[in-house]
Order: sequence, then structure tokens, then C-alpha cells
Amino acid sequence: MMSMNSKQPFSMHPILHEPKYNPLHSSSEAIRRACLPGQSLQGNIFAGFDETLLQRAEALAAVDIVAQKSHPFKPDATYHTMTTMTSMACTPNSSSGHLHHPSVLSSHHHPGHHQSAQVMDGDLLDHLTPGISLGGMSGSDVCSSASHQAHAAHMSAINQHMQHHHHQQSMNMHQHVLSHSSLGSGGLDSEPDPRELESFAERFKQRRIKLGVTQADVGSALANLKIPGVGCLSQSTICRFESLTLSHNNMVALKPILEAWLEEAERAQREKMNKPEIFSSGDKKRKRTSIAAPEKRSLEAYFAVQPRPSSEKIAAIAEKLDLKKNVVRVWFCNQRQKQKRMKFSATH
DNA sequence: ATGCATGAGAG
DNA sequence: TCTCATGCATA
Repeated sequence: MMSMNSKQPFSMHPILHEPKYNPLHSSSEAIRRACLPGQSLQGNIFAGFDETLLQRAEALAAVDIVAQKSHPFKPDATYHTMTTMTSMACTPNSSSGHLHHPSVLSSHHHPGHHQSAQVMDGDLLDHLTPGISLGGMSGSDVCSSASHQAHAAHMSAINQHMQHHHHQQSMNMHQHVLSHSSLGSGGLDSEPDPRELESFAERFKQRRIKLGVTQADVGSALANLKIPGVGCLSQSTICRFESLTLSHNNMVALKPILEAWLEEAERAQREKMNKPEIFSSGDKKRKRTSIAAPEKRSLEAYFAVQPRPSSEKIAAIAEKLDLKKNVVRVWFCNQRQKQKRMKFSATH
């Protein structure tokens, strides 16, 4: 099917791509998460549980660090570089409950302790017990996982099939758009400049709203730009662009595209307040797996000490939490990805 | 606005 | 198997 991946240099059209960029980050996400008003606030009754778990994790992590002190560490392991959890202005509407316990926040400054969790894995896993301590509450939620997953997988397959079958959007399904800005005003290849992106994102949103266009509309309208290799994008992506919750690289790639759309849209409106090329699409069905809070907390606790569990560890965790292995694997992938987002980038 | 998921490309 | 860009579904 579609084969264009953003990371692939497009040889057939003018869109270029920069292979990699220096991950500038990224205590950002961590900080953001650290101040999220989450379930820990409403769920103080679980404090004991969390604390025990985390202290355990911390202790285990310490052991791990000691055991690995001479281990060469990977440069990209810049996770958990947050330092404080002083409350600050951060997205107040996040619905995700994240772990924000001081002991965890301060227990990770060493990028080298990742890959070797053998020592602690066993112990840690003992604490990854789904229902425990949380009693009945977990019960109702837990059931959503196992049964949903099969369903979700099924539905996604169907969904893919259907889209593949007959939808304008289907054509762009995974046609990842990642061009390179070589024409940007100040955005030269050498200097992606986060501040520029940030201000642009802000301006973009304002102008978009002024045009009376929704994020979804923008995404759809992009296809009308006829830019080679650029199809439509989802509301999610537009939203993430505006809120800077995309990777820096992604932001840089999308900026010229959205900029182009903006100009076009404003031009169109100017000459004839006619049709801001909008339209909506119709059908979509897919169930989403929902990981219950207790399980999520366990995953977060584990992630704090071992962001990259081995396949076997993942399997073990999955079993402990009564989740499908793939769900756990994806969860870790997504968690890692979240840490690399640019919001509140350290370069600010 | 964000959680869970897919799929391409890379290793 | 991982990363990365991106999307559907949903809170």
C-alpha cells in the first residue's frame, strides 16, 4: 500500500528530509507530567500503595545503578532528567494520571542504568500485581482489557480494510508527511529553533480560529494543497502541532505545510469569503483498549526504573497485569515517545 | 486533548 | 524489536 514514510528521503519530489536531529530535550515531558493533577490527588487512599511500590522500585533502581556504574551509557538515554516537581503552569486538562512521586522523580539521573534490570526485575514484578491493594475498584476496570483487545485488534483490521476499500482519507492513511523546511523564514536546516516553532504554532492557532476553521478541517484541507507527498492529516496531529506535543523534528517538518495552508486559506477568504475547503468524513469504528488505573500505575512504576524492558520482561509484566503482551509493549513504546516530545523543551 | 494503536524504516 | 509519524476513539 502506501509506502512513503517520512523518514525516507523522497526522491521523486522536491521534498527533502533531514535524517536525524539532535534530540533536544527533555525533562520537559517529565516536568509536565510531574505537575499534572492526577489521580494521586483524588486517590490519596492509594498513597500507601504507590509509595511502597515506588520505594521498592527506587531501591531496586539503586541496586541496578550500582551494579552498572561502570557500564557505558547510551547518549540518548536522557529520560527522567527532571529535577523538581514544583508546581508550575502545566496542562491542567490532561486526563492521564501520571506518577509523580518525589522518590521517583529524583531517582533517575543516570542514563546508564536502563538495560540491566535483571537484578530487580524479579522483585519489581512482584509488585506489579493488578488487583492487589486496590481491591474492588480494579475489578471493574480490569475486565476492559483482555476482552477489548481482541476486539480492538479485530476492529482495527476491519477498519483498515474498510478504509483501504473506499475512502479518500484512506489514501493518505499512512502517508507520513515529513518534508524539510529549506525555505522557512528563519528556519534553516541548521537551526530548527524551538522558539520560532513555538511562536508559529501559537500564531497558527489564532489565525486558524480567526478563519473559523477547526483542527479537523485543517487536516482535511491539507490535501487540497496538492503538495507532493502531502495528504491530509488528522485532527490529532493538528492539535498536537498547535500544542507542541510533537517531536521537534515533526514540528519542523509540518510547519511549512501548515504555513502554506494558512496563507492559502487566508488568501481564499480574502478574495471570496467562499469556501475554506472544508468537508467532513463519515465512518470509523474501532475500540480502544483501556488500561485501568491500577495497572497503569504499575506500568509507570516499572517504567521509572526500566523504560526499556526486554521482551521477556514485557511478557512477565503483561502476565502480572493481565494484559496482552502487545499492549504492554506498545504502552512502553508510547511512553518513551511521549518523553521525546518537544513541549517545554529544555532549550527554552 | 490525549490514550492506545499501526506500519514503515532502521538496525 | 525499536523509533517515529500519525491516526482512530474517547474522556
